[in-house]
Amino acid sequence: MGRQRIPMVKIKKETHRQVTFSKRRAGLFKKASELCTLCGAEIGIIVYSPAKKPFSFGHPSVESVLDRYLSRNDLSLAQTKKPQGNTAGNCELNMLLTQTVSEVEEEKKKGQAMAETRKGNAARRLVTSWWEGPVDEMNMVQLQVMKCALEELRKIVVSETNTVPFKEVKEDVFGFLDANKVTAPSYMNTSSGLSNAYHFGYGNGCF
Amino acid sequence: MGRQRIPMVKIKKETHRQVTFSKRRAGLFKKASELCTLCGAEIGIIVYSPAKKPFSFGHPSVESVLDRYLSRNDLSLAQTKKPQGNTAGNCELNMLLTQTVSEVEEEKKKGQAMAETRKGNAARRLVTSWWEGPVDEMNMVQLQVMKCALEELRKIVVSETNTVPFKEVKEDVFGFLDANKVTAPSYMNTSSGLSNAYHFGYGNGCF
DNA sequence: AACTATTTATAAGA
DNA sequence: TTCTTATAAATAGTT
Repeated sequence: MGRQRIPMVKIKKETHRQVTFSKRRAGLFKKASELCTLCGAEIGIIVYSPAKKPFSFGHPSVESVLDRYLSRNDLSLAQTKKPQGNTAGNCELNMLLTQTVSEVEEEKKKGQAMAETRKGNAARRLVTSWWEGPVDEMNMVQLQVMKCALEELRKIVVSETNTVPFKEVKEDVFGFLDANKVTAPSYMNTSSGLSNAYHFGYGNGCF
Repeated sequence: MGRQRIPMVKIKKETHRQVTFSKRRAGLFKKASELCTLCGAEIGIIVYSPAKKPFSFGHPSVESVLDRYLSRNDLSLAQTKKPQGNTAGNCELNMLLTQTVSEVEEEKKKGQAMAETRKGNAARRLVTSWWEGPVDEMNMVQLQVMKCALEELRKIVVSETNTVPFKEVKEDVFGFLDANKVTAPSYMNTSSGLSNAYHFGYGNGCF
């Protein structure tokens, strides 16, 4: 947004990327603070810059939000497993996949046409009846399979809709090695510090 | 922003506040995803609505970001909390879904570009390689799961290409996970659910 | 949920 | 880096 629209792909120029990161991080935190104020929401945000430097925003505090979140997710899940040998479903899956791809393709050609409603209904009906079925029996392995399916389909979609494949995510293995404290106040702080997390508190005496 | 400027104080009208929360939460997550894409940043966001309903956004995943953050700031806490079971898979699925939807959306904006032929080939190639792969190892249940995934995604695609919005898609996709897990549907989901965290992932290191 | 009038956020440039 | 400015986005108020 600004003088010109920029494509939503990773900015290649290092300096440019850094500038954009700073600006947008500030904007993100500002948006978060407004959401807190206007709606009384509680928000925790953790951001790692492309240079692996940590920044955080929290209201009432990062810790409080994280604690609540973690205590909720720490609950273990149901784990069932029912392996069954069978390869007969291939045909069906293949058809489904083909249909999906075809629909995407077709939709693209058609652009936005009428009969939208009817198609939507059809799709919904199909999924619904199916969905209310064996979902409860899924286990971890099955979910992985689902994940694979989604990924594959996504690839297809991506291939279909993008000339540019994907930018991958860099993994930071050493980023957390030294620092050990959350620090930093001021809402719009934007610089300094090397091994500390830049924290942007909002409300609740965080300032 | 909009028809009129609003004072930065908590919105009193309950309904109005809820609407604003939904809109701005969506905007916040979008901003976050753009920051991830443009700058290769890693972001984790947790939001509790005024009604105490949890929503989250993560890239590559909320867990990875939180882990890194916690390991730096609170070793004891980090060691204590470790989501297990299919939580991870679920998260990834959400991200996958989110990204896919986002890309479809983006593509719609971009209109119909050239390189159709090349894209078509790419898609075919992917499908083939995938199909000839691990299918033999899949069992009945897994195939069903995959089918589910494909159908869901298809539904999403249909919804995207139709005037019919996302609403219909949301709940079902990950509804199979029980209440004590992080779940979450479509990128712009805005409602329902009581004890689940609505997760809005963006990308992941899977591609 | 969809639609505009405006307010904001920001990409470039200084 | 900070400030300025032309534009692209977000979104408040409506329907």
